[in-house]
Amino acid sequence: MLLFWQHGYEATSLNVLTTALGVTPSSIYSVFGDKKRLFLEAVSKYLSGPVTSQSIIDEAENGRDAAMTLMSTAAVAFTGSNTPAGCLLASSAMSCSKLANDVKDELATIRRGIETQLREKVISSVRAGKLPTDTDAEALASLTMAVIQGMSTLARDGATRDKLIKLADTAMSAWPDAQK
Amino acid sequence: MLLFWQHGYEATSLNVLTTALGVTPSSIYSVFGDKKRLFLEAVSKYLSGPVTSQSIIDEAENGRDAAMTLMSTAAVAFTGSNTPAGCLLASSAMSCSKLANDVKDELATIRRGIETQLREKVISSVRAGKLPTDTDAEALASLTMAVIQGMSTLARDGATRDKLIKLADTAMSAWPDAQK
DNA sequence: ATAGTTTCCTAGTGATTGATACAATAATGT
DNA sequence: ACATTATTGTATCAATCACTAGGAAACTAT
Repeated sequence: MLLFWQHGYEATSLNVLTTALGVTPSSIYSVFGDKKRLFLEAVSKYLSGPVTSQSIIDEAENGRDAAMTLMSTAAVAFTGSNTPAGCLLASSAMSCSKLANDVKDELATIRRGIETQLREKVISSVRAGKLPTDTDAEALASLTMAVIQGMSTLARDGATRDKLIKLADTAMSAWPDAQK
Repeated sequence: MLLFWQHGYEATSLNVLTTALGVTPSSIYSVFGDKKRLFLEAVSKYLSGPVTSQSIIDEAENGRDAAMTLMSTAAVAFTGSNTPAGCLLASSAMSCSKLANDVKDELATIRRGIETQLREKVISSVRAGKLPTDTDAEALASLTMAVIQGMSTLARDGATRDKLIKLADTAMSAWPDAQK
């Protein structure tokens, strides 16, 4: 997972993987079938921590808080000292050859799914009177996703955790105040 | 340039390039030396349009307007019907093997340079009294860059031009009003 | 027109890619 | 203890990678 995180899906060769894992190709292929499924397993591992975007959105008081927690969590996760900079989802298959197009699409689906969850959270918050009725759920959800994806690039370019946190705070000023 | 834009630096093989250009490898190597310099030439081409981030920032009335024009220009450029979705700078070398690390770093330097230009523009606007004195130039410049980079990902994931424009408009509400 | 230079294609370089066949080894069930 | 299953290592596959040597062709200069 760390190797894919750092170098991306296609640029992480089986030679690198086998030497890092201390196993031979046959072991990998007997267990995972092919490189593609190994990568998708790594993505699952990446997404299955104790705190997921799903859990953040579900447990947030409203859509605004969800966006805030998503961004500040990302700021920390993208600048960990024991992990590569940035986001695996955002960096490991941004561009690829035709052979890996389905892998790229799979990650895109995951990203769109998170955005949809956040947008729905905002919409339900508006319905519940926790956010103003003129709140643009679509625009705010996509802005939040764009900021998070962009934070990954900035982290890869060397941005510090503090810088990303301030960035996230500033992005929050695009949101209306929560009510109730 | 279009091939690198779509598939990225490493995933665009010489075979693809030669077929598309209708030339043989020797022609490319006699003119450009190696694949790396061909790519960097494509990046130069990409950055050398009539409208550049540099010109946008220079000609803007203040840092706020610069950010607004940068984002709306990006929204249009990332969703062109005759070009791949997203941004070449943001997608062509996000992750790569060790062999291409210098190429990745070169793009990172370009990105950081744009952010620096915008930040300096904001600072000078504050000094000139065109923006409030408590304007956080660093945070707003990095937010703008993050939004633009994120817009590239969203565009690659299928976001429409209209969606990106609304996203950019929403991001602008993080800025203070311009003065004078 | 002819010599000289540049440009380009043909053909192929060694290295590396993801993936496998086969046999040896380890784990498991009875 | 023994038979079966699962896992792994050795060695290698064809395909593709970026790249290049050498000659043919085209252009230029005198």
